[in-house]
Amino acid sequence: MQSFIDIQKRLLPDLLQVLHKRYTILRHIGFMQPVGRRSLATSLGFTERVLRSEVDFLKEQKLITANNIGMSLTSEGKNLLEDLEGLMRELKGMDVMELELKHRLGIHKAVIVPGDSDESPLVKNELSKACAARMKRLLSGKNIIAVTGGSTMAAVADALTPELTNEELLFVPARGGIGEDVHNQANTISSIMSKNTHSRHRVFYVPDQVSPEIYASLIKEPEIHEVLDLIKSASMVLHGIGDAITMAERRKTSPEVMEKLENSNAVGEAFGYYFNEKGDIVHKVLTIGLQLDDLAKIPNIIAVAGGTSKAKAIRSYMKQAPSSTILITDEGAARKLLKG
Amino acid sequence: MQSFIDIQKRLLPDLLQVLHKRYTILRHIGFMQPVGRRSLATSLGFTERVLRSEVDFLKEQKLITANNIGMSLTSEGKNLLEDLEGLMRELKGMDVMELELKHRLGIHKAVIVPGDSDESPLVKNELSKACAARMKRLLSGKNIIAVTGGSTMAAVADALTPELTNEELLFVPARGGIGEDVHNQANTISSIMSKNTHSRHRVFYVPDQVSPEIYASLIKEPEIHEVLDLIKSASMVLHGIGDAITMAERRKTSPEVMEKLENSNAVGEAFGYYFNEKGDIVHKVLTIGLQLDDLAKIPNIIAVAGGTSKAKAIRSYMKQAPSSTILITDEGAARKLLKG
DNA sequence: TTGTAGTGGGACATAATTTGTCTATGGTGG
DNA sequence: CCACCATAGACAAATTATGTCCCACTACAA
Repeated sequence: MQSFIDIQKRLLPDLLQVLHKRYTILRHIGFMQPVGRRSLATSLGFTERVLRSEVDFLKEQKLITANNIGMSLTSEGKNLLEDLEGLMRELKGMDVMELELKHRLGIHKAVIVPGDSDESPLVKNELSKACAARMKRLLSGKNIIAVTGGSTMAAVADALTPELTNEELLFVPARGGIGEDVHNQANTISSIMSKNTHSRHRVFYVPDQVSPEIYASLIKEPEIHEVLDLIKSASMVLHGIGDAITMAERRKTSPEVMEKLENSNAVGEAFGYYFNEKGDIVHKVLTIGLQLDDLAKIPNIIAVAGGTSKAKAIRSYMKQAPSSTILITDEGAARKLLKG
Repeated sequence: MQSFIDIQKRLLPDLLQVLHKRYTILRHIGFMQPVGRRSLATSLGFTERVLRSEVDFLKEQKLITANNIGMSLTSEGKNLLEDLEGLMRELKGMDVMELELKHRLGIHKAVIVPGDSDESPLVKNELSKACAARMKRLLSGKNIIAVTGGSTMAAVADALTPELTNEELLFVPARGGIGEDVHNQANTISSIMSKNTHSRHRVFYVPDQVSPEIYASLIKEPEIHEVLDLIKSASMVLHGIGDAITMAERRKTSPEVMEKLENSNAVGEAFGYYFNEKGDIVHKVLTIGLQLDDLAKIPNIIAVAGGTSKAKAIRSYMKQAPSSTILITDEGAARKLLKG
């Protein structure tokens, strides 16, 4: 079933939208019948004429009839509506949620995989696979891909395959190592990604939490400068989103900063930036590499984060995320996000 | 599953049309790749611009790529096409049509390929491929395969591959040359088949339309006799079905016979036999080789014929065809056959 | 080597369709 | 009877699809 839909979606990307639109109309007619076009239009938020085109179509299909007093379902339309009800419940699961999420978060696209990373670690693999699939669709020709750290990104690295190898890829860490376990560091991850796709990568190790003076001198190093240029000219950024407190704890964060984060109600973290519920930056780890402002110039941004527990973090980061962002998440996070 | 398709048919008939269009384009590209827009347009009967819009779309979806030398499927497009194959069969109810056809014609099996040979010459290739695939399934060990002439059989010959070569095959013309263009003669075709499968063949050239006296003397020739024995012991027969009048015209048929065929309402032709709508033999070309009665003893009989225009001919021949016959046809012919 | 026939992509005027908006007309219910 | 809400019709504006060129490029054959 799902496969059928997936197949069709490739050739008819707006299939579900149209289906949903017509379903909504049909359902509302069933609900309000007999009903006039105008009141139906306002009730659905369509303009009259758009609704009318659809209504004319439904009339042609003999799913509804229209007379002086309004439009009603035919018996055939009624049957179809009942069938649709079941179908929609299945579909609504993911696809409509994706659309809804996309609109609510104001981003380019949302991809939802079934399950909840909090409950089953297998779901993280699904997330990774979805991310890899999306990358494959977006990449063509030469690409510089900046990646961040985190366990989610580590999973993504494992999911990449040499299928992408016919494109010319270069992986770079998006920012200097922001103190995590070595397995989850950006350097490690970009290296694994390059290995799994049979492509190249650059390492970029600079101590995090540098003082402004050291920062200034480091940035003059030619090698570092070169990698920095690569990062800023990246065509794709891959990043995770973390829960602020969890991330801060995982890093060797000083008590003062910890307190600062708590006082400012930080909930989300990405790229070493911490955000409160409104999406304001409340703290940033000073390190070399991609800065939040640089994101705007990067055409493809993929954020990967799942699990009910991460919903708040995702929402906070997305408050100010670039509108070109593609979010890859799971059902658990999505439901929580849509509930709020 | 079926319910989903049914729902779509009622609620999204317009989209399904688009789906079909894109599927056709994808399929043709797969077949003709690398192919240019213009030749593809003429081959599909679309105007260039319409095709172009669709092609642009497919390119955006990364299902095809275009370079200087033409358009080709990406690996992703290839995968999708394979998946679509199954989807379209269900959508068009092709499997159901196959069963229905089998029952109506009273034969062992019907195989339907999408498209209409009358409209696109590429469909003939599909027919051929289907025939080759079916042969592959039926053959094992030593086999003598008797083949007839005709353009369809010529296409089948082209579709054969050395995959079959691990079986021991011997191709023989089913009947003495029944005066056609040399490219479409049974001798030529069996020779090409043997070449393409890396196996052996026997030639069997005897003048057609022989007089009874010559017939009697020819049949005593040891070489001819030997081939005749081979033919009668064939384990498989491959034959086409022709439109009676078209076939008669293509052969150097005398005016008297022409008149006879017209008066007796001949519509179908196979093996040099002409049939009316009821399936009665109304004329036969007197030539040496397989006779209609011999068919009953042959275990595998594959009839290949497609195109709306051939539906009547197919029906007429099938009225008396052996029940072990497997018909390989196309959507165009199948729909016409089922309509009547 | 040149010529030719094929390729994709750009451009653009025109046709077709969609869309927003308004009007005419006619039942319905109080 | 009258106000109200209904559909259908109409139509210009906006948008999109379409037909038809042209151009630069390349593979390939002569």
